[in-house]
Amino acid sequence: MPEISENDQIAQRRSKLDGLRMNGNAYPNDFRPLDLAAQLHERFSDVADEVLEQEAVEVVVAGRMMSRRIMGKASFCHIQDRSGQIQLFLQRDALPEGVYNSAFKKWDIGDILGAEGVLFRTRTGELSVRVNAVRLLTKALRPLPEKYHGLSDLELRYRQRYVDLMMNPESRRVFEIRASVVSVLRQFLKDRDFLEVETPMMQITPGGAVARPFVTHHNALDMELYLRIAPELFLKRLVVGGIERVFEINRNFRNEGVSTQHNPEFTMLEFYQAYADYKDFMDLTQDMMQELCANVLNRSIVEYQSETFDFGKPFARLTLKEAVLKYNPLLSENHVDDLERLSDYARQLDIQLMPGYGLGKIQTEIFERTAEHKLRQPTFITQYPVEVSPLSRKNDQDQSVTDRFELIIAGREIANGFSELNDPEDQADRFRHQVSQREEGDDEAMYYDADYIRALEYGMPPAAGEGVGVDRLVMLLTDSASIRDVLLFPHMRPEST
RNA sequence: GGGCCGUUAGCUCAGUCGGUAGAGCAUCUGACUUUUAAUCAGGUGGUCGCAGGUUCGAUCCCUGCACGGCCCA
Repeated sequence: MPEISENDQIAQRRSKLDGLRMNGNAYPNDFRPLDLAAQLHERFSDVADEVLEQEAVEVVVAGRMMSRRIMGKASFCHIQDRSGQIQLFLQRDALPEGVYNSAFKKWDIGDILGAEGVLFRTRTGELSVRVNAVRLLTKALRPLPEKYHGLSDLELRYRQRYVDLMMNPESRRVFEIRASVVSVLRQFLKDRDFLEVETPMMQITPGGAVARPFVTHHNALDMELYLRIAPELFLKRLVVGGIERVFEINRNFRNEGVSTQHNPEFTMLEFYQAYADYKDFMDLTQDMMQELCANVLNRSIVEYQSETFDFGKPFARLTLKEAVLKYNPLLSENHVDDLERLSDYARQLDIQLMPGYGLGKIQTEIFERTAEHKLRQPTFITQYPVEVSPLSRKNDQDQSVTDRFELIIAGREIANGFSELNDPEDQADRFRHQVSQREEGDDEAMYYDADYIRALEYGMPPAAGEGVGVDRLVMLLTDSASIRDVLLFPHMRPEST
C-alpha cells in the first residue's frame, strides 16, 4: 500500500517527535494508571466538595487528550480512557519547573498522557484531577477530527475504525453490545448442555447452505479449497459421533454482493440437538431471543429504525403457504398448488422463473417477494417446500414440505431451523437433485458430499438444528441500519490513492 | 447489475449562473491561574476525487473512471 500523504500539521507534530527523541525514549512503557475515568465519576460524583477537599483523593490516570483549554498559567484538558473521560486541571506553579511551558503546552490534542493528582470539583461542578505530575506517553502524529462534529463521514468511519472508536462513544457501545450478545448466546447454550466446537473453515466440499463459495488454493497440497459457507454438515457429523448437543459461533464466507444486509464474511451461530424437532427449536429460539433482550437491553421491547418490536409476547407462527395467501389476496388455495397458474402469477410479479423451478421454489420466490418484508413483529414461518430445503426432514403429513422454520423480524431472516434429515438415502437423493440443478447452471446448488452420506449411514439420532445470523441480531439490538455498523472492519474496496 | 446522490483545508461544511476558492473547529504567534464548542487579536494551510473533452480560460459545463451513500434487482 502506498504511503498516505501528510500535511503541515503532521509535519509540525513530527518535528516535536524529533525533539522528544533527543530527550530520551519518545515511546516509554513504564506508566501504570491506577484509576479509570468512569469509576472516579461513579465513586465521587455524589461526594460533597468539602469532603472531596478534605480527603484529598490521589489518583493516577492515563488516556488520550481529547480537548484542551489553555488560559495562560493554568489549563484544562480532557483525557479519555477505555471507560470514558475525565478532566485534568494543570497549573504552571503546581507542576515541576518547566513541565507546564516546555512540555505540556507543546503537546497536542490526540497525544496520550499519564497524570497524577488529587480529585477536586471545579467551580462549574465538574469532577477533575488537580495534576501534580504529568508525562507524555505517546505522541500522536495525526490530528484528531473536529471536536464538535467529530468523525461523521461513513466511509472514513468504516475505513479508519480506530478514529471512529476514539471519537464516537456510541460506535464503541455497538461493539460492547455485540460482545455481550455473543456471550449471552454462548451461556444460553452451555446452560443447556451444548458443547462448543470449531469445525473447518477451509473445506474440500463446501456445503450446508445454498450459496456461492470463495475458492482458495493450498500450495503444498496443490489443491483447491473452499472457504466454508456453513458449518452445518460438520456439526451434524459430530451429532453422529455422539455429541448430542453441539454448537459453533464463527465466521462464514459467501461470495455474493455487498449491501446493508450482506458482508462477504459474517458470523453465524449454529446449534444441533438430538431428540428434538423444529417445534422444540421454535420454543427454544423464542426463549433465546427473550433472554437476549432481557440480558443485553434489560427490557423486552426493541426499538429499531423507528419501529417497536415486542420480544416479550409469544412469536406469531404461520406456514409459508398461509403467508403467501395472506399477502396475495388474489390467490386462492388451489391456485397456490397449481404450477401453471402460479407460474403465471409469478411472472406478473416480475419474478424471473428459471427452467428447473418447481412449485415449491415458485411459492418461496413469491413469499420472498410479497410477504417476507411485510412481516415486522417476530414471526416463525414454517413448512418450507422440500425443493428449497435440501437438508431438512420431510413433514410426516405432507411430503412436499419440510419441518422447517425461519424466524423473521423486521422483514428479515434472523434464524433458520429445522428437523434434520437423518435418512441417508433421502439425503443422497436430495444431493443428487442438487447436483443436477448445478449441472443445469445453478452455481448456488450444493455438491454431493459422500463422506456426509457415509456419516448418516452410521445413524444420526433424530435431531433439530438451527442457524442464527449474529450480525443481523446485533443490528436489531443496536438499532443499526447497516451490517457495516456492527462489523469492526466491514469489507471495503481498496482506497484509491 | 440498474437508478439517484455525493467526493472542496486534518475534520465538519459553504461557494463559484465558467475568470486560479471560503467559514467554523484544528494548527501556528501573542494575551489570559476554575475552563468546558473557553475567550480576544493576528497568521499558516487546497492537485476543489482521477483522466479526458469543450472553452481565451474549468473546481464549476460534458464524457469516462474510482471510491462512498441511499433505493431497486
